[in-house]
Amino acid sequence: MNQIEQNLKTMIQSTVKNVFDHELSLDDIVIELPKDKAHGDYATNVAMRLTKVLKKNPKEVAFALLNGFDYTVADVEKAEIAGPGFINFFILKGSLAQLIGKIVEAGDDYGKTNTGNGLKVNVEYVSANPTGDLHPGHARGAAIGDAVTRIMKFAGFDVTREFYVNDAGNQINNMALSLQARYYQACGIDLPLPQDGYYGKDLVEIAATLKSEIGDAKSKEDPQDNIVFFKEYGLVAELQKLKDDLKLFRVEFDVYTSEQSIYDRGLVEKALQQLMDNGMTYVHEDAVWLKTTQFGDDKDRVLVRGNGLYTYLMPDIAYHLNKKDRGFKKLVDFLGADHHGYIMRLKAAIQALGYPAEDLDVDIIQMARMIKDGEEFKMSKRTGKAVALKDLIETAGVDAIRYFFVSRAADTHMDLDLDMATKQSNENPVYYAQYAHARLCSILRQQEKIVPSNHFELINHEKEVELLKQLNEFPSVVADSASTRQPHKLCNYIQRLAQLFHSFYNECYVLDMEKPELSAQRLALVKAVQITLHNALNLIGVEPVERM
RNA sequence: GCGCCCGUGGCGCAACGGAUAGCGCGUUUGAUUCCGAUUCAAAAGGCUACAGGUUCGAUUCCUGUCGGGCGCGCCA
Repeated sequence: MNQIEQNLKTMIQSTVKNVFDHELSLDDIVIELPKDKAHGDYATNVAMRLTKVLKKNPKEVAFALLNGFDYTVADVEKAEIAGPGFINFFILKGSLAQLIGKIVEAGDDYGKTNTGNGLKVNVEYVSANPTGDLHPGHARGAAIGDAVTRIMKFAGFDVTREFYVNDAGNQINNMALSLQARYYQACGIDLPLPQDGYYGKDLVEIAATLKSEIGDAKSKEDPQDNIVFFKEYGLVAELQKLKDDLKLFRVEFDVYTSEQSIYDRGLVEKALQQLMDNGMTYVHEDAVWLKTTQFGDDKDRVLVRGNGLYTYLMPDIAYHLNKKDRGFKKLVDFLGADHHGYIMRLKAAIQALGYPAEDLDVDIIQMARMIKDGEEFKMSKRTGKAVALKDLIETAGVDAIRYFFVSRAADTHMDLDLDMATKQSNENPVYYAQYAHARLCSILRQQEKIVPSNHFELINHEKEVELLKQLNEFPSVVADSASTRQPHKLCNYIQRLAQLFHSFYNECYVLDMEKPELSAQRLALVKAVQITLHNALNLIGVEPVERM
């Protein structure tokens, strides 16, 4: 919420009180930006929304309000009634331009808000199994998770970025057996991979590295005797590879939590005990069940199997309890769409532990369908038929891939044409935005003879006003993007801002030596645009390049 | 069979319940003696899958139908 909108709301609120003796909270007053310039700079639908309570028709309400407005509390030049009962506001020329000075002064901080109010939030994303390379689905999750956490921090949330390492369970044993087989194979011994093994090239490479480190001594041992070694070596290698790939993608985490450590620290028993104390469990056919149906699940879930082993759910519950115990008020999980069936039981578990359902939000990241040679490219990490994140980065570059994923809503199903990946880099909108930034920087580099102005009364060209309005929206876009966890909204903003700038650039000459005063003021505007675009690109993890 | 997600120009995607549904790519036509043409200006292209409902007003909310994706283990 910026100052202009704030003032408008306050003015409307007091007018409604004076004219109709009706109390409205500021949140009930909606200020929107009309698409059509003829509809003014700002508009409100408050008159239409009041028809119900006041039992008057919208135009009548709007007319009464219009006569009651006190423009001294807002920067309004005039207001009009239009359409079915909208009130359109035209802002005083010049009041908007004051923004330039504020942005230049704020610099890297422009756009920061306190929307989050310091709320301690834990955001978990990616959390890929350490059994193979990251695929495009993980890349989408990584790009979105990373952008969301950056934006939330900027909007005043106290964010911790977390990665859950699934280093316990069957899939790790399969990885170990697969690595072992690859190692023996590298040493010339034909040890087959297990049925459910991992056939990806990553394990072939890790095996080769291992052989170069220790030679072929291990291959002379009975495979049954050294499987633990391969498990431990494989885990370290796979996890390091995940971290390296993610770092290459500019994605880093504050905390990596190991599933095995949840067991080792006794947190599983602690969580199970808490569930039992809350009366949320029962024993049936030798297994321990959690009453998830009490919270809307379609059937209860097993926590401890008949054979005494825990299901995957149990340590995950313990993990979530541990996050709460670490003081996080809000937990957010970004999950791949193939795990959506898991949401209900996780939310049930949180409640069974004694926390309100709202303490855990699970956001779904839809799968990205790969298209190759005009057909869907089915991928499987197990068979090794997959496109690795690293390959994607090599063909298209980090900025293009990140922007591609972040610019679309997480819940939309989308296609990524692998054949177009390179070509896509030319067409990718990220270059449009980066070019705008490079252009801005280029102008600023040539400024030596002109000092940017600190007053802006000459900034009133149509293109300039449009730019100013867009700049003015930045903090609320950040805030909205943060609280809804939808970074694509910021991409839309970036695209629009770049577009307005390019348009302005073509129509308004900035460095005009014959008009030094105008140039100085426009230069300040350019600086403000550059700052805003720079901050926005940083928030989605795309590099604001200065030259290209 | 049940559950979750999606259905918007040729393609990929936007749109706090708001005014004439936008943007990119592609297609067509223009623009550069000047700050970076990876740019700008303009045109063509739509029954927002379909049918009802809610209301001042629906792409958005509710119900149903059709189509697509995914999930329905004492696997993880």
